[in-house]
Amino acid sequence: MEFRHLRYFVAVAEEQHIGRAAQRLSISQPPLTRQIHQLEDQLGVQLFNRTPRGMELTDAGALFLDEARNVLAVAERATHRVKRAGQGKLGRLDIGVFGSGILDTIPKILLRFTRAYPDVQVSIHNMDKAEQINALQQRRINVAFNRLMPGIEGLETLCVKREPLLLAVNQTSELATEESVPFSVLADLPLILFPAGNRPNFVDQVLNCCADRGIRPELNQIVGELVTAVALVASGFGVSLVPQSAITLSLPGVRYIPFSDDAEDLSVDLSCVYRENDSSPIVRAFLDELQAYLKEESA
Amino acid sequence: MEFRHLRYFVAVAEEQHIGRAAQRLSISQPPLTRQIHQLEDQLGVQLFNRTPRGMELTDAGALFLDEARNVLAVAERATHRVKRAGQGKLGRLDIGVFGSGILDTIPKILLRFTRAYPDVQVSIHNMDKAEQINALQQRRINVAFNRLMPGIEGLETLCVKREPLLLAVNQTSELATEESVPFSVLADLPLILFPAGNRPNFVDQVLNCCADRGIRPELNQIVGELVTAVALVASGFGVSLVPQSAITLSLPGVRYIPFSDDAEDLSVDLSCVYRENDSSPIVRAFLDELQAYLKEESA
DNA sequence: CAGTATCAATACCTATAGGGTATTAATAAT
DNA sequence: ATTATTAATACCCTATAGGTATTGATACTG
Repeated sequence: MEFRHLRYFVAVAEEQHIGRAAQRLSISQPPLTRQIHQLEDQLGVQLFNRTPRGMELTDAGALFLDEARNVLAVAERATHRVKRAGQGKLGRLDIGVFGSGILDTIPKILLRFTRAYPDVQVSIHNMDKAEQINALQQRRINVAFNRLMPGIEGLETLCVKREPLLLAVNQTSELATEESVPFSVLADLPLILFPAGNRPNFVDQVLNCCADRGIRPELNQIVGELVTAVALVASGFGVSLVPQSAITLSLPGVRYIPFSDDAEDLSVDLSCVYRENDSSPIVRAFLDELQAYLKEESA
Repeated sequence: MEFRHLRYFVAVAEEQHIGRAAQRLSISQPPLTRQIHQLEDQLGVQLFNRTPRGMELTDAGALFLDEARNVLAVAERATHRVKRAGQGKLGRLDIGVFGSGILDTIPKILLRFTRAYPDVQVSIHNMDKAEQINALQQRRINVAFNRLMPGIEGLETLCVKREPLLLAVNQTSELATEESVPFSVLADLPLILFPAGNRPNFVDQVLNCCADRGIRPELNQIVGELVTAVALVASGFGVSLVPQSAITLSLPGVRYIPFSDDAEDLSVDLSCVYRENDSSPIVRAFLDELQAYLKEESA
């Protein structure tokens, strides 16, 4: 049995007339007669009573009409869904994120994507950089966002944002009223950095910036992530360096001060990482939306 | 798209290998390759990633695998159900009944049928003889049971039972202790008959029996149906004539006495009526069961 | 690194069967 | 009795599913 038989059967059942059904199906009457007979033979069931005025469903035929319509509807649904899936409009997208990226840029991108592709189920997974790379390679996630992504074989990296570093100080600090400060102030301040875990990371970037300028900062402690560092600043344990987007994180007693230095290395990137040659329509759609977002941002 | 494409797709998806899938489908590899391409082209979606080790489902393909399996299962169900319907094993049977027939024989027949065909939904409709005939002709019911069915064009009648008439008397009657009585006793007794409604019916049969024997009974009243008549007998209003199967209706104070006459006309039939040339598998199955029941009964 | 094995894809052929035209058989309406 | 209308049949043609042989591409192997 093929779909053809079902389509033909439904047409004949609805028209109660082979000639009209054939017309509707844009074929001639004899082959339709033959196909209906074929269907009846294959099922071993008489679906129609032939009357001199046309075709009349038997009880079994009436039951099969329901079933046939159902099969066709289910098939229709299947093709519709797979087509949408092929356009990236249906399915799921697993995204690995970590730390401060989620403060500003990622929500904007995700909002844009979920609006454009409402039927794609987006799942956010918190994991550190090493886990992200692993999960990407093992295909557990489709894309990841992180800072300072190294170039990795098989993975593509797209810089999503580059933002200046700010100095986070307690409002009781004598620096708190400054509009901007030189980077060199770090020489005299207890410094709180992040994240903990695999090096090199943001900690090393900051230390390199210091070393490049001949500054030996007083590294007070390294904490798990940005939020913890800012919380410690709020508690008066020292100062920290944070990406600009951290200003959305307004803890009481914390002020964010830009550096007066105009140096490229006093900034940090946020990158989107994905498998190169990933042909998944959803990933492609996501990257397209991402590009469009970047274009709008830069405008 | 045809079922073939779905079957082939599922095979390839499961084997992840066109060669093996082709083997499983008992066709050769090239046509299978072509059919899969055809499917992808028609859907406009890439279902597989071709690797040098075989075929690997894309995300859209994985979604379509679920859908395709579903379509095939629904189709399977459809063919299974229509086959069973064609054997009379699935569907519904509407039966018109009236009055005393339901007391004994009909329940036995129905019990037998519903056991043999558990998935046929049997629906009992209470209606009088005229309605039964109408409903049969209009195909609202498939079969009907009634007594004294006239021969009607387009309807077939099968006698299911022939049972003697009994005299129903109140236990206070002087006849109540008799083993049997002659029909002529009716001449001296107030008679309650049934049913009301279209004549001729059972009332006329009884009156004819009387007339044939020169008896002029005292016709007390005609009530709607057998149960009412017996209830009036129980209440002392008179006697009634009932088919033997009425003895299952044991109202307090009522005794059923056979007639000593050995006359054919002192009995009443119960017939099953159905449309002649009704090719419905369910009706055929029902009539087959009915015949089998009659054979067993007569044995 | 060359050679081989293992895939899917391609080219080409064959045969099945779906679809077309013409006609027939059967039945109802006139 | 005649005509109209229906599904069924006979026969043909062609579109296409399926087969054989081969190629192209990629990973494994000595």
